[in-house]
Formats: sequence, C-alpha cells, structure tokens
Amino acid sequence: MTEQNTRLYITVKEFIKQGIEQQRWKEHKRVPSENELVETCKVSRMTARRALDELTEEGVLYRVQGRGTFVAPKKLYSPMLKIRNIAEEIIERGGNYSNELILLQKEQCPTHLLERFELEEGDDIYHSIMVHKDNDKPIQIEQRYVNPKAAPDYLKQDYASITPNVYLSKVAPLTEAEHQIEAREADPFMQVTLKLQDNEPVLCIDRATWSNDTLVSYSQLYHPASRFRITGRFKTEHQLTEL
Amino acid sequence: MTEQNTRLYITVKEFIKQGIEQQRWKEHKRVPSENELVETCKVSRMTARRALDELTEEGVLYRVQGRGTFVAPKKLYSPMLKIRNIAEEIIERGGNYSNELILLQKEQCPTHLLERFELEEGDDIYHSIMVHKDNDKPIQIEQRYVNPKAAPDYLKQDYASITPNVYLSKVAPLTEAEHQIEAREADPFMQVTLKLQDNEPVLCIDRATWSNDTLVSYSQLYHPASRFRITGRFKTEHQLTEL
DNA sequence: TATGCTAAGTTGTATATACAACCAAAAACC
DNA sequence: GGTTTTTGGTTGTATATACAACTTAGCATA
Repeated sequence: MTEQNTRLYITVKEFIKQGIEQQRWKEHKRVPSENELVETCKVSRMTARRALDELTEEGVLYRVQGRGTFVAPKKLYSPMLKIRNIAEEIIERGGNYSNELILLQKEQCPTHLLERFELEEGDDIYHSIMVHKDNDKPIQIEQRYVNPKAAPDYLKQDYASITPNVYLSKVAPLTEAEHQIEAREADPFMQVTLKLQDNEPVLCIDRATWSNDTLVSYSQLYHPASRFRITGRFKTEHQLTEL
Repeated sequence: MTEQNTRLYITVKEFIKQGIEQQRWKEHKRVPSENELVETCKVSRMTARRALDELTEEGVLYRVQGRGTFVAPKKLYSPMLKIRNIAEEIIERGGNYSNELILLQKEQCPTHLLERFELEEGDDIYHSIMVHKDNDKPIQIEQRYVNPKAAPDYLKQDYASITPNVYLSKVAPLTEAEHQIEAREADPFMQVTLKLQDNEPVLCIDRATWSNDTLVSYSQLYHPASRFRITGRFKTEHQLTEL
C-alpha cells in the first residue's frame, strides 16, 4: 500500500512514543523489534526501521546490534530544539503558576530592532510585557517583541490560559534560537516587580527566535540573579563578550 | 551486491562532501540527484538517498521536494561543537592576552566529582587554577579538573604558550558539553583576584566536556558579572532552575 | 497574449527481499 | 562440569520496485 497522507512511519513513531509515555516500556527496556512492529503495526520492516532510526536519532531510543532497541534514559539533552516553557517548568516541579499581563499592544518598531526584524521605519510590531509568578512570587519579567507577519494574531490570544511561548511555537515552530546571557543592574521597575534585595542584579536572557529564517520574536527575560541558574547541554559555538 | 565492509552510503557521503570541499558544488547549488548518484556511484537509489539524507541531517545539504538537493550555506552555527578559546577571543578583538598560573597539580579527586569522572575514592585527578588577563586586567578565573586517562600529559604542558583549552581539544576532541550559567556571590579570593567592586557578583559558567562519552574536564569559569556577556546560538533544550 | 495543461525530473513514502554482523542462549561435545 | 558449536533472533547494509507529492518549463489552447 502507498498512502502518503497517513505517513506510516510517523504512526509507528507515535506508537512507540506513546508506549514510553505510558511506561509500557521503561528506561533501558526493550521496545518491539523491527519484525515485531511489522506484525503489530502491519508495515514493512523498512518502515518500522525508519521509525526506530529516527527515534534513535532524536535520543528517545538506543539500539544495539544483535540485541535490540531500548528506551534511552531520560533525555538530559535532546538534539531537538526546544525552548522550555516557564509555566510548564513551574508546574513540573510542583509549583503554582500564574502570570500578570502588564502590556500588550501594537506599536511602531523601535529603531534598534528595525534591522533585526527587517522592517522599515514606522512599521508596526507587537509588544508585550508580562510577569510570570510561582505561588504569586514573581520569578520572571518577560518583555517581547513579535513579528506581525509571523504571528498575526499575537494580540488576540488569551494569555491567562497560554503563554506567548506556547502560542508562538504553535504558529511558528522554532528552527533557531540565539541567546545572550548576562547579569545586569536592575532598574527600579525590575526592583519593585521582582521584589529584589538591595543591589541584587538580574540575570538577563536575550533571546531571538527564528522560524524558517524569519525572525519571529525578540524577547528579554529577567530573573533575580541570586535565585536562578540556566542549565543546558549546548552543542554549539558560544562566546564570551566583554561589554 | 552486499559488501558491508565498504559501507557504500559512507562512500557516497564522502564523494559529496569532497565535492563541496573542492567547490565543485557551491552554496545553494544543486548536488547530483538521487538518480544521478545511482549512475555515477553505481549504487541503488535507496543508498544514494541515505547518503543525502544523512548529510541533510548534518546540516551540510538541504533538500526541496520537486527541485533537488542543494549545498547548505556556510554554517553560521556549526553543528560541530566548538568552544571558543578565551585567548583567541582576546587577541581577535585586539587585546593583549596573558595568564597567571596559580595552581597545577595532581591530587585526590574530590568526592563530589568521583561519580562524574567515574573514579574511585583515592584516585588521582589533575587540578589547575589560572587567571586569564587582557592587558594585565584579570577577566576570568578558570578552575579545572581534568581526567588523567583522557589527558595524561596535562601537567607537563607549558601554559604560558597555550591554554588548557587548546591542549585538551588537541588530545581529546570534544563531542559534548554541558553548561550551567548563574550569577553568584563572590568569595574573597575572587574579589581580590578579579578586582571586583563591592557586592559585584560573578557570572559563573560550570562546564563539563566529553570526548566520545568520557568526561574529559570539569571546569568553572568566573567573570565579573557587570562586564561580561555570554552569547551563542543554542540549538538545544535548556532550562531554568530555581536554586 | 495570457492561461491552463502536460510532461519530465526530483524528492518523499512504502514494500519485499537478501545477506552481513552481531549477540545470547541452547545444544552438543569432551 | 566446563568448553565449544550451533541456532535463532536482532540490527545493519544494500538492492529493486512502485507510486505519491511537488516543481519547473514548455506546450497547447482559448
């Protein structure tokens, strides 16, 4: 059979991923072999194989010739691009997520961003500022400029229920991200909003995200420096810049 | 024919990569199609396809259905891991690099690192502390623990002429790196060494590097927080951790 | 001239088959 | 009992074939 619309290898991938999700196959345990998948999923071996291969490439599985295919231990690092959502993160660790929308509007693109967004003087851009909280304690200020071409309905979303991150990754799946991380002096707004101690700096992440070579969003995330850490497996070139 | 020892798809990959290297196919130009490779390389289409697929996955090529397979533009972000060398960086921007070696010795591995390095209580490890300077102004404290198995001659190097980074990347090319970035309070040693202002925090990078699954080095890099920024294109999952 | 259609070429998905390489456990052997 | 061999199962490589989906350019038609 040749039915492209379904894309059988994706179906098989989903089948495996679900099984792992539901703990049917646990870490380091064997998942069905290629031949078993041929039987249960009614596909050819090459199709089953492709599914297992891609999941291996994605770090979900690992394979040992002569023995089988196994569930990889919890991905500490995933080769996929995934920017974690702060709401998810808070919920995952048992917190109580909420947010406060401070600004959400269309405005003229600031001059220093014109070039990055490939816009002309006077062009509009979306701008939002919100504060993310855990148990009503502010933990992140998020200022964000969004490309109207990439996310035309950005202003119409209900950000009480979803974060900008979630919406944006839906309409424009990220393919690239660029970050700058630095510690900065806090301005009075941050000091009040994040309830900083005297002289406590903020840990600032500048993040630009692309979707297929168009800049989707430029955001600045501020955290109380004394309370946060950024962790990651950076498989990339990075560089230290003197200010 | 079934000859595993040669692995035809690798031959085809090499063929394509060489052609790109030798500028036979330039950026955004078409490389041979699957069917053309079948002819010129005398392989089946699936084998040619696998070669092109893997090179696409590696970022060397990109494919457009219905049009062809093309040479990807010069990797702005390299899929390879490259950790920039601070000496190079300083020289590049016209500075005057020097360093001061504070400690270089063999010692018993600290208990909190035993597990990471897969060592037993009492096993030896190499330990170095140095200060990197630009125009005699200290800009980075580097504390480093090095796996003796991965870099047995670590203690014998002359670190006036090369940095640990350069030596290590020569003997054990990195394949992975994990980082933690945070702002910390400075201890008295850092305060004096980095000539910090009162209450100025340090921007700290914890970095672990692997070479083919063996942990080569665990290092901590400290910078004056008010003067430095970390930049990168992070194609990865990263995560914010509350302390 | 402008529009729509066709044909050729390309990548994408899927199947069926064959043998190589490797592993682990069972069987055969001494 | 301990060692070697066999056997079955698994992943890895390679081929041949078929059709789907898409792009482009050229041709036919209105």
